[in-house]
This record gives sequence, C-alpha cells and structure tokens, in this order.
Amino acid sequence: MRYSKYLAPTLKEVPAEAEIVSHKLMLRAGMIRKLAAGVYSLLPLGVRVIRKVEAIIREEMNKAGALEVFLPSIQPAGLWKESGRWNMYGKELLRITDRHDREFCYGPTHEEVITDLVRRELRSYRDLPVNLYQIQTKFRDEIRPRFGLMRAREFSMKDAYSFDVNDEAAGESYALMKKAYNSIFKRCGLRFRAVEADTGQIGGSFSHEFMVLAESGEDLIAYCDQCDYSANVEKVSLVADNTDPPTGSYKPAEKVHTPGKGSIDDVSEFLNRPRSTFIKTLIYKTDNENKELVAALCRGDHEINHTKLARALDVNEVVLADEDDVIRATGAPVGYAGAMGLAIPVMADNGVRSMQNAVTGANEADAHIINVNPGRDFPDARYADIRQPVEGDLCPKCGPGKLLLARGIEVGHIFKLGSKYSESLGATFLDKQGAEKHMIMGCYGIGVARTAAAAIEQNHDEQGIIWPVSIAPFDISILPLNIDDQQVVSTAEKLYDDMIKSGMEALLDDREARPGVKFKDADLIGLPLQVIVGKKGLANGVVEIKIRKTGEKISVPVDEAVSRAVTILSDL
RNA sequence: CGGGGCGUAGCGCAGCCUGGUAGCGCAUCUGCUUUGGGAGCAGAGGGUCGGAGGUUCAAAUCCUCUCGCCCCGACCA
Repeated sequence: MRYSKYLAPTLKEVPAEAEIVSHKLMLRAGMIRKLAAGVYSLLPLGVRVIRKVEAIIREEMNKAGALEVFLPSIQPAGLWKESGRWNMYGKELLRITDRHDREFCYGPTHEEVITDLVRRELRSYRDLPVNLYQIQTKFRDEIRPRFGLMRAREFSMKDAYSFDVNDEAAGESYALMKKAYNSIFKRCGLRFRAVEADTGQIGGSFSHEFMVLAESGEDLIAYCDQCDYSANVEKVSLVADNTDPPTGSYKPAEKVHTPGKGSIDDVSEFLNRPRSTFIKTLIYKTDNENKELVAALCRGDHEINHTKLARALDVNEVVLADEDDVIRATGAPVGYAGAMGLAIPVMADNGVRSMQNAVTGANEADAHIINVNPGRDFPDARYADIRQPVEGDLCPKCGPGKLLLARGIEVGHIFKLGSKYSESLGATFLDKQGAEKHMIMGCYGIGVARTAAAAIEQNHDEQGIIWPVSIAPFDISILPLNIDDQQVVSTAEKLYDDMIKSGMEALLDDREARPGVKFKDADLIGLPLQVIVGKKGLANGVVEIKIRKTGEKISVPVDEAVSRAVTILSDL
C-alpha cells in the first residue's frame, strides 16, 4: 500500500477524550474515530488489525470443528420473552420498535437466536454435537462506555454456541473451546491467563475468563503464588479466615460517643482500635420484587464483593442503598449502621463469625457500640463468603499458597450453560432410546476489537504501538527519506515490489514529507519492521532495517534487504 | 443513576468573571529555502462560538431550556 493513497490520519497531539494507552494510540495512529459515546468508526488501519484478529479466530474455531454462521443483529422481542430475558436484561438491552410497533432489540448476545435455529433444525442425537459461531456486531447500552474500543457500546464479538447430548459431551466441547482460545490469544501475541469466573447474566454452571494482564484492566483477578489456581475476585471462594467458635470471654456491650466519626478510619483512630476489630455494616438494596434492603457485614479491613453478595442472597444484583434507605433501615445517618437490633435481614461474611468484642455502629448518630459479639448480639445473621479477597489470603485450591492480585482485561469468556436456554426455548432431541432430551449448551465469546486494544496495552512504548507480527496491519514500513532523490525513490519502489512478491505486506511511505515525519508516523503506527532508504545509506549500497520492538537498526546491502526482512520477520 | 467538568477553525486551547473588532499553537493551501527523528521565513484560507429562546442599543460572554461529550463515584457507612 502506498501511504499517499491511504487514509491513516495520524495525530501529533493526544485527543482530550482518551484516557488509556490503547485508546490514545488508536486515535493517534488513525485507526479509529469516535462517532458517539461508545460508538466508533474503524479506519483502514483499524480494519486491517481487526481482520487479522478475526482470521486467527476463524482458523482456530474451524480447526476445533466449529461452523461459521451469521445471525441477525436485530432480534424479535418474542424470543427474548420466551427465554425470560426481555425483563431480566435491563437497560443494557437496546429495545427498538418497527413501523408496526412490533418490539425488537439490537442483539447484545445471541443465545436466543441460535437456540431458536437449532431447535428448528436439529432433532436427533445423530445431529450432535454441533458448535456454531459467528463474528457479529453487538450492542450493549453500557452505563458508562469508556476507554475507546475497550468498553464500547457497539462492538464486534465472536460468539460460539455448542450443543451436546449430555453433560459429559458438553464438557468435551467446553474443553475444546478452552484449548482453541488458548491458541487464539497466544497467536495474537498476548500474555494472558484463563481464570475461573462468575457466570453473571448469561447464566450457567461454570466458566473461564481469558484475562490479558494489564494495569489498565477493569477486572481484578486473584492467583496463587504456588499452584496454578487463578480466578476472578468475584469468583474466588475464600477459605474462611477462622471458622472456630469464639473462645474468649464476652465483655458487656457498651455504647460509646463518637461525634462526627462516621468512617471506619475515623472511628478506628478515635477509639484507638485497629480496623480489623470493626464489623463494617453496609446497607444494600436488592433487585428482588420488594427491592428489599439487607445489611451486609464484613471485617473493617475487608471489602464486600457485590457479585458474591448477590449470589449469597440469590438475587441478580445489589446496589448500595442511598441515604434515605440507610436512615429508614438503621434509624441513623450513613456511617453509624450496626448489626445489633436491625430489623432487616443480615448477611455476614464468614470472617465475622469468630470476631470477638468487636466495634460496630449503634444505629444512632454519633455513637458506636464496643464489645459486640456476633453469636450473642445478632444471632440471626446468616453467613457466607461475600468479601473481596486481599493479597495474602490462603489459596482455596492448594492451601498453603497465598493469593496475589492482578488486573486483567477480559478478552474472552467461555461458559458451560447447561440446559438453561434449551429448556426455556425448548431445544430438544431424541436420544438412542427415542427419549426426548434437552440439549446441553455452552457459549463462548471473544471481544475482537478489545483483543486488539489489549494487544496495544501490552505492546507499546513512548513512541507508539509495537504490533505483534500476527495482528499488525502491515508487516513493514518502507521509508524513502529523500523523495526527490531519484535513486532513493527507485530503490524504495523496487523494494516495495519485491517485498510484495515475496509475500510481505508493505506500506510504502511515498509522501512528500520530511524524514522526521515519516519516522514518527512509522513508530506510531508500529509495524514490526521499517526499511529506511536514504541517500547516506545508498552511497554505501545499503539500506537499514529497523526492528520496531527493540529499536535495533541493521544495515544490509540493497539486494539482500528483502530476504533479510523476511527472515527477521519470521523470527519475531 | 449520583457528583463534577467541558462544548470557541480539522486537533489542542485562550477569551467568558467585568457584554462592544473572535484569538493562539499545531494542521491545511501558495512561494522560496530546507531535507536521517514531527523544518524556517513570508503570505493565505478556514469559525452560524453545540442548539433554541430570552435580557440588552449590543451576547462567545448574562439568564432559561435543550443536545452532545468527558471524568469521578456507584466497595463510602
């Protein structure tokens, strides 16, 4: 491709809207432009990267025996009502109506559509297993789209759905996908981990997330320093800190005056007691039919994990109660809630059970209670694992190992769904005995553009992107530095032709621009290699091959340049 | 959804408080010079100041409404 005929509008300045590296660099390199909040246009360079990621995905999916389909992005409401998700999915589901006032949605995922297809077309155990996938545009009306393609509302996703005759076969399909995903992300040049995950709104029995390790990641994962255990913090089942019954003597509970001290930090300092002796009491609103309020308890130096709390309460979602609800539930302003004498249900973290002579709010302004003992003072509390892990917690798998925390970008997620959708939508088959059974499903997603963005998060420097060869928009930049020097131009042209003939994807920067501009843009766009063709080098019969990743420049004779470039590229 | 902020030339911003000629840097175009890490000089083009309404002799500036965008929070008790 000739740069002069191409559209790669690079930016010298960083657009104000961008927060993280991949977003800034994609904008600066002229890969994407924003159309609306969370909605982006892909420019030619962006398209090429996405196509490469897609090609890798297709190859590995096909290799794993999956079949490509292409399902509608607009879906009739009826199917969603049938699965029960029309009401469950909430505001993230973009609902639209046609001219006849019929309800549709823009698909945020395709379980309903695929299950509908399969229930119509597949009847026999002989038809199974089958794994169907597509690469489709989805729309999820995120509360807060951000970070460019990382959390866009409209985005491209590879989604696959497997249908099996029984649980064991479904497990095999799942394992096959897990293997394929490992290959896909490895080929994309990413450093990642497959971690155990919560199943969330998709539902199902268990799942793994593929997390690209990066500081900018929106997810927190915990992993063991001794074994191979790793999980999303929402999923980590913690070994209870101490489940032994309390031993020591109970002191009488006593109300103390704590004027203006609402936070644990303040009260801890004021009473001169460590945070770990506090029982933190948070009031949550659940999304069940009564919007019931509950109190969630954990040790003062721990945090409640919303997902775990929701699971323990068997509700879809919990949100922190607002000020009015807190006052209604506790009779006190925010900051003075305590488990003693609360009229609402109490769900406590396992770590609270063995606490002795602890400190809590008094459910009245400017007062706390000391020497609170759970078994004595709020015997009705239920206990579950509802807190966030912290570094140093024991590994739930191997015991002696300690958990460490890291940030990750979720680029893929695989679920073993079971029969949730095959039951609600009636996807059945006849087994060998002629008995009608529900298919056992799995579903498997990959965020295509997010994968590309994650690659940038892991591969960049101050100058710009450093593409892994496998997903780079082109292999090599050819930089004729002196565009009015006949020898420089003709050499660059010849290299360009020869490189294309040898199978490389080359971008010839034939613009009438100064050398500095070409260098800067080449580094910014981040192709793995650059060939620098300048007067100085040609005087000695050489051009330079620069390796973007290392910055290394190698002088090579002009007639060896193509073969050397091919070799270096294949070694990267 | 709560809080904060921002919409002025393609991009980054100043001007607004205290109403009176719409500005700066980069980019773009022309010319000359320059040519191995985002050139220099000279000149030029480009703006319904997000939109609507209002106040005023006069509105980018003040008021009201509205649209869009960004950030923080939603794990603080």
